[in-house]
Amino acid sequence: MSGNQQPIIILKALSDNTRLKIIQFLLNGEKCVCEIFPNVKRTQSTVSIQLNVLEKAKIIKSRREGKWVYYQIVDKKVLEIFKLLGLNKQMK
Amino acid sequence: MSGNQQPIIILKALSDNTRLKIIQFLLNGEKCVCEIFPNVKRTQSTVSIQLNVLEKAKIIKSRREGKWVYYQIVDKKVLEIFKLLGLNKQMK
DNA sequence: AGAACATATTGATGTTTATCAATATATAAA
DNA sequence: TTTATATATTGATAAACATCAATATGTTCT
Repeated sequence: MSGNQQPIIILKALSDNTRLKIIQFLLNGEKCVCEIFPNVKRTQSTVSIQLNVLEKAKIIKSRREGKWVYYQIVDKKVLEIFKLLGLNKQMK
Repeated sequence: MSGNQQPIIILKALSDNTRLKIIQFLLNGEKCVCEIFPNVKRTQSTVSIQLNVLEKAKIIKSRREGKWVYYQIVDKKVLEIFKLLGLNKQMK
């Protein structure tokens, strides 16, 4: 039938500043939502939604640990894209 | 002041199917608008607008020759991104 | 069970965007 | 100069999207 739709899903996921900031923060390693949303300066609900967009694109994955949910980058290709575009400067 | 805005402009330009198809067609080399718009199955005005988006992102550049305007890819990083995502299969 | 905290979901809102038809501009040919 | 062709721009429209506040769900601790 139709071709592979994953590339466009990944590229759409990378086309928003909030999501790029989330990924940049996750370059430091696994983080929970409560660490991410103050860092990217958005509300908790907004960040939760955008984390879901990134997860659907299989760029990140989540892991629950007690009350917390930790997210980490799993797509190596996205790391390469970040290097290519000079987005791989880690943000505290 | 603010950081480099070029990466997000490039990524936004890559987040639309019509523009991806245009780039894929341009993998074959320089093409004029009259060749591009039937290939991507959009109206001439739509393609003209999306070519402008790609040009503003400095992914492609244009060259007029008589009645025709030819576009070609100039951003090597975008070619790398296409390879990474498996989008570099050329479309006739 | 109830309180406290972390995360997800819902509903509303304003903005951006992709598209087309119609029109304008530009170039070349007759 | 008129006609034909190629491309760009404009105006309208519908759909997608980012955001927030409020609420729901899930987990831990007492």
